[in-house]
Order: sequence, then C-alpha cells, then structure tokens
Amino acid sequence: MARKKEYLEDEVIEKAMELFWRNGYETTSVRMLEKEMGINQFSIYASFGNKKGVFIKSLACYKGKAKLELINKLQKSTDGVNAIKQYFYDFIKFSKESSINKGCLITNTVNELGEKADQEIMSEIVSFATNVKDLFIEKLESNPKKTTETIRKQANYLMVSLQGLSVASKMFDQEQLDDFIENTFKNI
Amino acid sequence: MARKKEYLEDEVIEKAMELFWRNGYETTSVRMLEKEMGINQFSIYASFGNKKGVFIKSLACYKGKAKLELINKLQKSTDGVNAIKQYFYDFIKFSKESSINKGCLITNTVNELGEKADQEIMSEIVSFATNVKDLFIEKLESNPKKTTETIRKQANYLMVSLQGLSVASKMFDQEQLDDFIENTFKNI
DNA sequence: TCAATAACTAAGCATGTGCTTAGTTTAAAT
DNA sequence: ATTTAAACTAAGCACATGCTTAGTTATTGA
Repeated sequence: MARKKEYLEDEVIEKAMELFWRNGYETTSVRMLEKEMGINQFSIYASFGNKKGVFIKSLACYKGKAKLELINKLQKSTDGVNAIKQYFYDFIKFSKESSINKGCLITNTVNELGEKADQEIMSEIVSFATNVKDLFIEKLESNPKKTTETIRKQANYLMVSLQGLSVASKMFDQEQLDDFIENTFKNI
Repeated sequence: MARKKEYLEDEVIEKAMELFWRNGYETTSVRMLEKEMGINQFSIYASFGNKKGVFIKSLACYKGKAKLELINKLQKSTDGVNAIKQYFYDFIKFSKESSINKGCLITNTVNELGEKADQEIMSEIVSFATNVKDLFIEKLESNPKKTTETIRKQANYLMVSLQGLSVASKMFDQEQLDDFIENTFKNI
C-alpha cells in the first residue's frame, strides 16, 4: 500500500562506486553523489543511511565487478603462476578509464583512510584482500615443488606487489609497469 | 622599520608537513594547520599564500628530511644492491610513527590527488622520484655485469616496489613486509 | 620621540559539508 | 473512492571549509 522506488539500489550504487573510485572517499560529497546517482539526498539517506553506508555498498559493488571481470578468470585458469601474472596485466586494464588509471578502489581506500578507517570499512577491505591472496596461494600450489613456507612468502610478496602496481599505475607509464610485472615474476 | 615575525617559517612548515603526512592534503584543514603550526591563519596566508603554498613547502621539507635521514645514507653506501635493500628497510622505520605507518608523503600524494594534482605539486613529486631512481641506477651500476637495459628495467622495478611498500606498510604486518623485501631482492 | 611599516588578533565572508524535515505525490489495500 | 504508507521534492539546519579584512601591537629608522 505504498509507492514504488523510482530507482534500483544496485544501479545507483554502481554509479556511486565509480565516483568514489575516481575521487576517493572524503573528496566525494553527498551533492556529487546526488548528481551522479541521479536521485535526491533524501533517497540516498533512505536507502543507505548515510554517506558511509553508500561507501560500504560501493565497496561490495566493486568486489562484484572485480570478481566478474577479473577474479573469475584467475580462478578458472589452470596456468599456475602465469595466471597470476596475467591477473596483474588484467588489473591494469580493469582500473584504466580512458587513459587515466584509477588504481584499485580497495588499495585507494587503505591509502586514504589508513588507520582511521572504521570497522565496517576495514572488514570489507580485509575480506577482499584475503580472497585474492587465497587465490594466489591456490595457483602457487599448482607447483608441487614449492613448500608451504615458500608459498606463504611468495603470496605475501605478490600481494604487496599488487598494491604497488595499483599506486604506480597512477604515475608510471606502461613500459615501467611492464618492467615491474616481468621482474616480479622472474623468480616465482 | 617593522615588526619581526614571531616564528620561523622552516619550523612551522615542518609541523605542517607532519600533519599532511598523517592526514593527506584534502583532509587537512587550515584550522588544523593553524593549531599544529601554532600561528594564526593570517600568518599562514602572509607567509605561504594559500593552502597549496603550505603544501608545496611541506613537500620540500619532506624531501629535506628524507635526504637527511634516508637518502644520504644510500648515497654514501658502497654496498651496491644491498644498499638499496637496506634503504627499503630504512624507509619502513622512517615512515613509522609510534606503531602507525604513514607511508611516503610523496606516494600518499600521488595516490590521493592522482591526475588532479596541479603542475607545481606534480613537478615536486617527479623531481623527488627521479632523484631516488637515479640513485638506484647508480647503485645497480656497481655491478659491471649488468647491461644498461637490465639496469633500466631493474630500476623501474624497484621504484614500483617501493611504492608498493609504502601503501602495504599501512595495512600489512612486519613479517609480510619482510617477505616482500626479501623476495624483491632475490632476482636483482 | 614618533611616524612608518610590517606582524599580529579575531571576527567575518561566501560557499560547501553531512544530514534532516515539512510538505507533496504516488500507488496499493480496503 | 478513500485511506494509508511509503517515496518523493526542496528548503533548511548547524557546522566546516578556504580565505579576507578591519583594527591593534610591536619594532625600527629618522
């Protein structure tokens, strides 16, 4: 016995996510969200509670998009370590939007909020990072010669490398990024 | 025939720099700068023009501090590639402030402002990065077996790795960072 | 001694921030 | 057709933002 929403929450959150991805959390204002999402502030607060609520949903949306366009491919691959290397190259394409590189939303968020990030945001971040790392471990395990200890260390190494790629992609050119990726996988 | 300033610009800029380092550019307000620098807004604007002016001077101050506490040691060292590895470890200590890791101010800035960073800020950043990279090249050249091409690629690799370390130090523990550094220098 | 000049204080400006609320419109249940 | 409840509009709240300015204080050369 009531009116219907004139928007789909999933659709407007995707637009919010793109905005946060381009601008970061603090620099994205609710007025900007209003315009980008195409709905009034009232509707934003009715659907998502507050700005942080929009951001949390945006992180979930990012995870979904990354899974679809990036992570599923890694998961399916049977190419061992080469699959991870391909993931690095795919990530650069994934984070690029018409010549400008937005980096990884998760990495951007850690870098921006650091210790100040609240619990909800932090747990979204940690769960995402854990998923990726577990996949890296799975692919590394395809080489039976590697010990568990070696795999653990190499997975840590690759996770930090991936963060480096995210930041570096914002300021370095493709050649430098290629040099990085190639060298990264030289002794893995 | 006029009054003297009651503060030294270099001293108050160091405090501003610490604040920007901890909080980032956008999140640091002029009111916060006022308190931290211990001078009135009028004095801030009289000495540095605007908020961006304070930030530019802060970047220069950061470069000075990094040179003194970090880069000079690398420059002096005759230990070849090991000197660079030591630099990585030294950087973590340098960027740590009582258990929280602030990362590298330069990297933080690139990550926060990205393409939006204006010309003055960007040129400070590029000049800093170029200095460090040139030093890496110099140390890599101490091994006469390496070709110019190899050195170029390895320098690119190390620069991106260093950025990764900066971001990763904010969320990963010391063990993961150690794994990263050790693996990074395994194939150099 | 005193006029000149720069450094200070603190109040204030316009605009932006996250969020709320009074009032209206819409659609379904009766 | 009428009631009811949710979704909408748009105005507005209190406070934060970067920056300015009117008015005061201190230091200096004449």
